[in-house]
Amino acid sequence: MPELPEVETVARGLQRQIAGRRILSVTLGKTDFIDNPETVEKELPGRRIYSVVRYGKFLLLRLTQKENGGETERQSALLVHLGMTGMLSPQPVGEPQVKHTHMVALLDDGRELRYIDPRRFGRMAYLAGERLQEELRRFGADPLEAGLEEFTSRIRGRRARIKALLLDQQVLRGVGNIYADESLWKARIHPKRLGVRLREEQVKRLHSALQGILARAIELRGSSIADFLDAEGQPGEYQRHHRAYGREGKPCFRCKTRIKRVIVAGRSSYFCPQCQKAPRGGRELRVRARERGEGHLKKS
DNA sequence: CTCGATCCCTGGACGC
DNA sequence: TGCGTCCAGGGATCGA
Repeated sequence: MPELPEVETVARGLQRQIAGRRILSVTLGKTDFIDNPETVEKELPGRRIYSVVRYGKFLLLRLTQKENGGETERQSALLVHLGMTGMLSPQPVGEPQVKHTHMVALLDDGRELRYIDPRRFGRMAYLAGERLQEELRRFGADPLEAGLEEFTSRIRGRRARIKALLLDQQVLRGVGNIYADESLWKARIHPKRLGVRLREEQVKRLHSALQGILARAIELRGSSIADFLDAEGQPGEYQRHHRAYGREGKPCFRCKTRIKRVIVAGRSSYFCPQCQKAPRGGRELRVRARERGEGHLKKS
């Protein structure tokens, strides 16, 4: 489950390994996860990958213009979302192709950049110019760059549950299930608490917990819980530091209470019922009041 | 605006 | 051993 730290790890590896290489040709396998397969096949060959960066959970392979002179400046990039099981790495041409290899780009140094993704939950798209800018604008702030003030306004202005907000890529780009649960555990906030109801102190704790955890996870090259491997084929180490995620029934590292698992925002959410107190009242009280005929909420 | 449900997809875990 | 079933999960979409 590549999230921000895993994608950052892959981006750094690819930057080291393939930045500067020219793409000579592209071969696609299954294309149902690619926005515009014909465009990918047509536009990539001839371009140089001048840098690889992370944008939320996307890898951005920034591409040079084709060398046919004098055209307008158009930023272009291949966007790659690894979904659950995506892997992008350069390999020697002779290396046998594993099952579920869906894109092979021949590079000018004799290697091939290969995209492997058994479940095809990922996404790939070639975008340029305004279309690219438009796409990037859809996403929220980078959690590592957002200051406390911006973080606060993005969280406290919303009535959704904090877990849903953390997972919402239009609020913050790059946070997924693991790091949402880990930061809520560290900040001692229940995943069902509403954003608007977080106290200033809690938002501050969450902001700091999230940034600290993401930074540390990047240092440890991400979490390899299923089969995540970086661009060099190496697993990460951060899974050894998980305090909540995947620890149902195991003792909380702070208070020994057993970690619980509930579904919030459609996702498994692991938390300590002792350290992360459930919100009292709120939504539930309002529903009960309405059932008793005390509701006088205006419609829309 | 926010919610839950549903779909996409495959492999791994589990039960028999 | 082999088969069926369930589940994981990010994101899009739809109806409530």
